[in-house]
Amino acid sequence: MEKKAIIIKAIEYMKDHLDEEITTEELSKYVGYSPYHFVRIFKEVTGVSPRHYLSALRIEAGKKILADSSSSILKASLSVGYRSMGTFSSLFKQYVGLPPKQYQNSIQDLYGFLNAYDFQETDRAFQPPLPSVVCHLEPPEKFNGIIFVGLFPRPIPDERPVAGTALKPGETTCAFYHVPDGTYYALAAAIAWSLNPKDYFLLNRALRGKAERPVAVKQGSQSVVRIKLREPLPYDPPILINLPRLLFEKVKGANKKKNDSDFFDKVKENNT
DNA sequence: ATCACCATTTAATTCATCCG
DNA sequence: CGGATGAATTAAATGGTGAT
Repeated sequence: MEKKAIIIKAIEYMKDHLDEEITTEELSKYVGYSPYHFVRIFKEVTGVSPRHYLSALRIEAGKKILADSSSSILKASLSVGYRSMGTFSSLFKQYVGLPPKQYQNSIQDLYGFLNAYDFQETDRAFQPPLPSVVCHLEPPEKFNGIIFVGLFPRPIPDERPVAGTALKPGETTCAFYHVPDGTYYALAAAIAWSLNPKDYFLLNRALRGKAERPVAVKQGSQSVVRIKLREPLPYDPPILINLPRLLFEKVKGANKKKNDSDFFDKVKENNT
């Protein structure tokens, strides 16, 4: 428990000095350990390295700026602590799933899509062929909202999942069918039903869920995982992935016969 | 068990460059 | 011009090892 307090202290420092240059050596000195040991216990508690966590915080801050202002990418990059736009841009793409400008441009459209999304039709209709992974969600008693679930390569959702979906309020089970071989972490984020568009993109208040153990997928294997949702903890890394977009892409895939037109091409046209 | 140090591997950062 | 990417530098994570 003491260990966690140390890490939280370091994370607080990061948050307070986001726009400055922060080295991990500096951080380790701040909490009184050697860099070597500091990095170890940091990863033990948060699941990622300090640098990775710091980048996540910066990208999160950048997302916020881009979501509620029409700031240029350069200005956003500088104000979250990077000295060049390139770093921000490439990390943003890696973490969120699309480059910063595209993200900024697509927020309104994705929000519209999400509101129009018909949960009834999409997931329930067909009989499943050989499921690869089945997830049982356990939200808190009186939770009412939308739950995103995905299979991620890392223990935190900082890059695109190999599979993902969303559950309408009330549903607690989902399945993924064509999952490529590999070992994944089943992670979930739950957002209380809201009318504010930004709540779907800035997820610092979202409930979190993680399956106890990673799930190994091999040819034709079947697994069942249980994910319990809980309030965010102070050392939880931020959730950066663009969840509504993943849902959109899933739907696009399901309707590929008729709807060939690409959503993001439309977005592009609307903004040029 | 907890921590520090070294050598090596791996990831982040910059700057230059390309694209639209 | 603003924004996105790639190659070369530089910082940091990791595994092994040994001290307290």
